[in-house]
Amino acid sequence: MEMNDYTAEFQHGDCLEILRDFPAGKFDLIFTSPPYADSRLKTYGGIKPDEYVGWFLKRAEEFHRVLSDMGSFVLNIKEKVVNGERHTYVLELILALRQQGWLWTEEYIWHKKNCHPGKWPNRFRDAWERCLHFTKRKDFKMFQEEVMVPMGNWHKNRLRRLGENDVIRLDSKVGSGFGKNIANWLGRDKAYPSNVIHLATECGNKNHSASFPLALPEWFIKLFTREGDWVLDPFVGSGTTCEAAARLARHSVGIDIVREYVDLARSHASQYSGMRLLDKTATYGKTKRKRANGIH
Amino acid sequence: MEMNDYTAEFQHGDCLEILRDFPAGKFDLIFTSPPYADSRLKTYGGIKPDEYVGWFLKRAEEFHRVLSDMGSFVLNIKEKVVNGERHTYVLELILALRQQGWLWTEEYIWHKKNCHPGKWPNRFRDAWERCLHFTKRKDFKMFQEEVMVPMGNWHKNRLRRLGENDVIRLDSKVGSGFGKNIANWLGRDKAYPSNVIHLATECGNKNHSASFPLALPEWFIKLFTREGDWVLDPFVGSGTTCEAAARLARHSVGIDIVREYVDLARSHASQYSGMRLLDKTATYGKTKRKRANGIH
DNA sequence: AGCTCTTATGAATCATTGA
DNA sequence: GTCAATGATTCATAAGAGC
Repeated sequence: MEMNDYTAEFQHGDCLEILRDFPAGKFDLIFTSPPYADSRLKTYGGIKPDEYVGWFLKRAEEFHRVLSDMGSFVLNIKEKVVNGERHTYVLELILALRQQGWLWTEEYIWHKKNCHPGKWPNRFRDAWERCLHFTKRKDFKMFQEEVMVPMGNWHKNRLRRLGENDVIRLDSKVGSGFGKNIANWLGRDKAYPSNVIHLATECGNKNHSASFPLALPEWFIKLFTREGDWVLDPFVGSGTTCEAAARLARHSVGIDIVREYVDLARSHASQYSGMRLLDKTATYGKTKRKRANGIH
Repeated sequence: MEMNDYTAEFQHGDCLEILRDFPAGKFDLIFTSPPYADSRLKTYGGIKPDEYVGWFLKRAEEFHRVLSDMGSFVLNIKEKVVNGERHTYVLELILALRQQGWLWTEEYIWHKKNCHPGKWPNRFRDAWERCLHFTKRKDFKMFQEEVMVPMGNWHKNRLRRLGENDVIRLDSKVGSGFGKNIANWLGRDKAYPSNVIHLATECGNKNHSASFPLALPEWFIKLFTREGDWVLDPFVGSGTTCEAAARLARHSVGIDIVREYVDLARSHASQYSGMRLLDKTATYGKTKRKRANGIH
C-alpha cells in the first residue's frame, strides 16, 4: 500500500489554546460548525446566547492568525429560537467579526432538503442554515470549476440545432439589455452553482450523526483549496470536515474540547487509507508520525 | 357582475406621512419589499447603505402603530455587495427593529430558482433573498393549512410500494422518527412547507417588472390573513402585493413615493373584477368610493 | 402523458471613467 | 483620493407549444 502525502491530525483541547502552537498563515481553509449557543448549560459546548459573541471572538482572533492571506473561513451556523424569537447572536457575530478585520464576503445558504420533521403552531420546519464566508482580503483563492454540477439534459437537445435567435437575443421586445449567447454553451456539460447549496442531511448510518453531511465541507474544500492544502476545523466534532479533506487529498487538523469526539474522529479518519494520522498528543512542529491504525 | 366586499386603495407619497392618517391596528399584514440600499443616488429610491437603517426605522415606527396586535410584518430584502463585501445594513436593521419593539420571529428564505445571470471571479450568482418575519407578540395569527403543498410523486411512488414492514424497517433504521412521520403521511395528499420558499422570479408580461413574483405575497397573505383582512404595502411599486391581496379577497392599501408606480399599480388593480378601487386622493375615513375603471 | 423544441427572463457585479 | 455615474458582461432554468 502506498502512503500519500497528506495527514490528518487531531488534538484534544480548546482551540483557543491549541492553535497558539500553529504558525501564522498555515491554513488555506477553516471550515467549522461551532457549538451553537444554547441556554441549557448542560448541553455539549453549551454557551449561553448572550455570551456567545465574546466567546467566539477570542477564538476567531486565532483563526485569523493561522489563516493564510488568500484563504477562506466558512462558518456553518444557525441561530436558535429563544423565547419565541430568532436570537440575534449570529447577526452580532457577523458585525463583530468585521470589526475584528474579517471581510464578510458572502453568505451561502445550505438548503436542507430533508430537514427534521416537526410541527409547531407558529413556525414551519427549519430547512436552512447559514454558511458565512469570511476572508482576509478581497482577492482570495476560489476555484469555481471544481464545484460545477452536471447540466440537465435539456441543453444537449438545445444545442443540436442553433437557431438564429439563439446567437443573439432579440432585445427588440423591451430592450432590457441582455444578449444571450447560446454558443457559450457549446462543449459544456457542467454548470456553475449559485450561492444556494441543496444537500440532504445525512441521517443515520454513522454512530454519531454529524451536524452536517460530508458533502457540505467537501463543497467548500473543493471550492477554496487545492490538493495538498491545509484545512482546519477547530470544532471538529465527529470529524466530518477532516474526513472530507482526506478524501480530497488535503491535509487537515481537527480540534475538539470533548475527548470522545476527538477519539471518534480519529477512528473515522483511520479508515481512510493513505492518510497519515498524527498522534493526538503531538504538538505542531515536533509531531511523532504514527502509522494509521486499522488500515487494511 | 357582483361587487365583492374588498377594496384596493392606492396613495401617492411617502408612507411616513401617508400612514399618519390611518388608525392604529388597522392592518393584519404588512408585506413589502423596500427600495434596497444603493450607493447610486439616481436610482429609484436609492438610499445610501449607511443611511438606510435610520431612514427605514422612522417608517417602521408607523408600521408598528398601524399593525394589529396579532398581525405580521414581512420584509423582503437582500443586502447588496458593496466594495466586494456583503453590506451589513440588513443585519443592523434587524437589530434596530428589535430595539424598536418588534419580535424577530422568523427568517424565511426565498430561493430564486432563476436568479440574475452573471459570472464573477470570486462570487456565484445570488439566488436567495430574505423574508424577515416580524411580529408584535408571540401569539400572532398563522394559518398553516392554507399554504400546504401537494406532495410530489416522490412520496406517492414511495408509499405505494411501501409495505408495512418497509415503514417499520425505515423507522428503525433511521431512528430519528422520520419513518414514523412517513407512516403518518399515508392517506394524506398535502404537506406543510418549510421556511424555504422556492419560486422563480416570473414577472411576466407587464411593462414594469415587479421585484418579486405574485406567488410570494400570495404565500404570506394566505399564511397570515383571512378573507376580508387588511393588507398594507408601504412601498408598493407596481402593485404586486395588492394584486395578490385582491385575488385572495383581502382589502389592501398600497403606497409609493413614485407617482408612476401608483398609477401603474392602480391600473393593474382595476383589472380585477370585484375590487372596489378607492380614489387616490381619498384619505382614510372619508374615502369616495369609485367604480373600478376598466372592469369588463 | 411523455417527448422535443422554442421562448422567455431576471432588485446583479465589477472595472472604468468622470467630477 | 473619494465619491458618483456609466457601461460591459454575464446563466441556467422554467413554462409552453406542438407532436
